[in-house]
Amino acid sequence: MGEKDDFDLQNFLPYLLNQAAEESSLAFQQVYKDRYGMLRTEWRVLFHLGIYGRMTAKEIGQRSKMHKTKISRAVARLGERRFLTRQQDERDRRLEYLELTHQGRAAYRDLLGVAQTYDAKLSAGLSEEEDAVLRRVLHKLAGLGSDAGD
Amino acid sequence: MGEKDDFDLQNFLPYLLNQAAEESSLAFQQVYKDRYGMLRTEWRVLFHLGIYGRMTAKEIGQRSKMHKTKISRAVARLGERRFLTRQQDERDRRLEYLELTHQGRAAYRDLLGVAQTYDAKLSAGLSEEEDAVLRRVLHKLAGLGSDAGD
DNA sequence: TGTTAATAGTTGATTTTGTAACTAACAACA
DNA sequence: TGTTGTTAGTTACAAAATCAACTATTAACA
Repeated sequence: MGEKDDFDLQNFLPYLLNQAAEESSLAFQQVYKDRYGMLRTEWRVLFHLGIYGRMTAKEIGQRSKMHKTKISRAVARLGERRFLTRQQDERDRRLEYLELTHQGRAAYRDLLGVAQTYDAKLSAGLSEEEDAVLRRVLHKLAGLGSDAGD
Repeated sequence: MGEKDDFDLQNFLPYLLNQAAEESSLAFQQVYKDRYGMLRTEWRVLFHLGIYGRMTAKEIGQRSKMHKTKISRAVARLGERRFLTRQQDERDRRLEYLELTHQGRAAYRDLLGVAQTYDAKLSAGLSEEEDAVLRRVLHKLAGLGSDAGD
């Protein structure tokens, strides 16, 4: 017994997580793409700066786990479009501090509202317990320890 | 600091789901990539044929929600590498039945074992209740009805 | 100092994906 | 039949991700 033939692809966690992630990203993706022509990487950088304030590309990398080339290109595009400014550190000129412009903050606030509404909408289909368990377990699976990583 | 500033990016469901999906896919991805040089799309097609048996590209698309161009390319590569055979339907020559070769079934069985072990390992960190809630909620978020779809 | 190693970030080459247009085959029906 | 529409699957081209190599700068230390 325990034949392998009862394996259900849609219950394989990496697959299932991917399906849920893709499906749940669709509608939000549409908004930042349509309103600001942003990519996923750019939206993420925008939010990092919006939430945590001025920081370097390296710090964004540590928090987001995005590869540095992705971040570099996202920052370049956001800079071209005047969503952020770049300022070299005087002491260590390898470092560049990134900061949202007025326009960047406006986009951030707009998308923040959308994100909050959207998250609430996703949660709405779940019981409070389901919601709590889901987030807790996802944190675990994402390898986000309880330590903030600061 | 203000009202909306308590938004936590790592608690935004689409973001959190993506992080969890990526993190939990890493180790498995490494296996099918290293052992068989497969991409995610190819692994998925392989499993669909392994689990559900001979079927057309269209049916794979319906079950997996992958775009038909992805499937087309994955099938082409798996065919070149002799993991599957393609056979035209006599009655409707637009249709092509896909079927795993001996080699394809061997790869499938190998990866199936890896997947089962790996899924168990991911589950191991969770309580039974957490595991049950997680899968149920992910199904909901992924838009997979409760019916098996057969 | 001079040399080597490490770090922040960028760039280029290649691979993979996404979008749209395309081919070939079948269906529907005047 | 012929015309129009639909479907299964492929291909072409553009957009994006990946990986490795690269520049510029700082650190370590003999």
